[in-house]
Amino acid sequence: MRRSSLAQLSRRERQIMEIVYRAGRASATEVLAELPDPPSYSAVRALLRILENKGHLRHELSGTRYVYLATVGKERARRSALRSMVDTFFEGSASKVVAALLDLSREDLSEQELTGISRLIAQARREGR
Amino acid sequence: MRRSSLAQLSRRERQIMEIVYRAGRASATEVLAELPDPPSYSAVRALLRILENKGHLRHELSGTRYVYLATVGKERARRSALRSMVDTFFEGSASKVVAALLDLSREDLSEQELTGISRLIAQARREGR
DNA sequence: CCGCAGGTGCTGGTTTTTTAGCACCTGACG
DNA sequence: CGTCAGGTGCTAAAAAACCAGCACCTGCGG
Repeated sequence: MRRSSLAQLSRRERQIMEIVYRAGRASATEVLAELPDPPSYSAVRALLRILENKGHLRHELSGTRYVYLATVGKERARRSALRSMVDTFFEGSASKVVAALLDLSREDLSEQELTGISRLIAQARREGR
Repeated sequence: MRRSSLAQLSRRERQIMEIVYRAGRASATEVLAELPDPPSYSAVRALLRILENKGHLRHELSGTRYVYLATVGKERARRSALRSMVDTFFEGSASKVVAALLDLSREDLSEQELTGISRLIAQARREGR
């Protein structure tokens, strides 16, 4: 198995992967812009190449420059990140996560979004029993 | 501000911090046991000392040995981890997180837990409007 | 008292990460 | 065509991370 979660990347590598996930796709320049304590442009390109070699990223040609994307689908990266997080910070409890989530973004949650969530729960319930 | 999320730790340092968060408190031996590709015992102790110097951990004396704890409360670490995760993987959408959460642990969710979640939502709703 | 078991701090060397710089390539444009 | 702007690969070397080993300390059992 491709034993390759974010877990074993170096600090910079991980930072870059997160940026790419967040952005969906990103050029070296864009990555550089997002990077904390940004190194040189060419350092960034080197890292991107390394990540590509390791199989975490791939690139496409956009005009003349490279644009990088994650090889592992967002879907999958999500699951894995979420699982690990629930585990380390929430004792594996889904409801604790939800509580924190609600607390975190109380103001930003639209009625609509809440409704959406409720629906999800209801559905899970039906399926569960 | 103590600009010191997990984000800028080295690979090992981060691994260790996660273990400590998960466990609540841990001795060097315990950390070693959990560490993937475990290094030597004394390497682990060195890392723990470094993390303590950097202010991420502190230790207490338990009998004769050190037991390490995170300096930043779990509560706070949670928020910060969650926020960053929602951001990078879920486009900031709480309901997407919930969806993934339900999907992730469909079988493990007790009726009770689901009820708990529903209640949280209902409450958020009341407060929101 | 002695020796062992299980701790701790520290130090120096190796390995990995991180970085900058150089050489080249390609397209646009005056 | 010449050249400039903005890309790219590669590499060597600085910096940081990582690690093992040594010296010491303390409690305990024989």
